[in-house]
Amino acid sequence: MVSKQIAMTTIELKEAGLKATLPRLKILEILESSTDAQRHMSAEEVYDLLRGQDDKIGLATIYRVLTQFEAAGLVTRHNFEGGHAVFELNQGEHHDHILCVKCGRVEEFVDETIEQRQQNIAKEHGYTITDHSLTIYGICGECQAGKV
Amino acid sequence: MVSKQIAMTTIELKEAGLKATLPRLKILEILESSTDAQRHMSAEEVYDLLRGQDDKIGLATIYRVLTQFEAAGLVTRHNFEGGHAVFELNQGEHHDHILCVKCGRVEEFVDETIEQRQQNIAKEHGYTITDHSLTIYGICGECQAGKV
DNA sequence: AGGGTAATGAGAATCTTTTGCATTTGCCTA
DNA sequence: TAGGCAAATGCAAAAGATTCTCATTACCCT
Ligand SMILES: [Mn+2]
Ligand SMILES: [Mn+2]
Ligand SMILES: [Zn+2]
Ligand SMILES: [Zn+2]
Repeated sequence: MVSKQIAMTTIELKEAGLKATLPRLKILEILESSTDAQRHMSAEEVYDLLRGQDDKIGLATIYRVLTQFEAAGLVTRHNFEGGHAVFELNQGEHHDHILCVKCGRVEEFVDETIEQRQQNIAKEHGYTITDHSLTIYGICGECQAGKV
Repeated sequence: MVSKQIAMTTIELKEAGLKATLPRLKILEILESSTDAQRHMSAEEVYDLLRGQDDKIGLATIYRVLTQFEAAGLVTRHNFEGGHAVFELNQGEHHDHILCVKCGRVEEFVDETIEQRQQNIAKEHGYTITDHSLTIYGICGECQAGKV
């Protein structure tokens, strides 16, 4: 089933207009196999996950590929607080984030009311929206409980 | 009236629990005298504005002071796209931003509906909100007109 | 005015991301 | 299926933003 996985990702890359190279396939697999808890990964984290494998991929390539994936619409880049960007595979619908400033947990949500209001606000100001970013920072229930 | 200005900012600093040093006074003045078009400034921009004056202030100090101002609640730091943080003096109420990806223009808005929804979302997820950041990116009316 | 302490300046260091260039690889064609 | 070429990669150097170190200076209090 690994070969099938690779076959599938190969097709995804071709469809995105990208040559199906080994580094790109591996990075895409990492993103696709990530669990909910780590859907949002920095370039360095992707690099570390791939480092163990036989042929490791250079960090520069990780950055290059992730940027290409973003341009191709395969992934989204987020500039949360903390200096480094994080990436996530685009699957399902657009969503925004709420994250815990204590433990770093990231949760996703969709709110039609907010989406709608944003459209109105842009229109009121004469803007054509190209993108938007909404992140709520707070302390999650678990971190509130464990009073460390 | 310059002396009065300085006197006022001195009080502000004292109230914020910060020693009234010359660098801090000058940086605060820069922020207070900024026009709408440049309310949101990077550390480097503040540095450049102060560079001209007789006794210029080191960039490291600008960063230190802006961070202290942030901690004291005097300014807010924004991580818009583009690699570097921008700061703005806290005056009036909380607001969010809509900015033009072509010309860099930044406009502010307040939307009670969105603020309210954010509170609800945080509650639904069991979070205590500490902060939030909403930025709409788009193309302003002027940039849409001038088809460059 | 004098002294103790916190703040500053300058440059080095750090951290993240990008770039240059020689080498390798995927892909298309004969 | 082999050959060749443009695109992609790895590595190291560079760049850009921010922080840190440490010697020197400036506030503030008495
Ligand atoms: Mn997400
Ligand atoms: Mn603002
Ligand atoms: Zn938490
Ligand atoms: Zn514009």
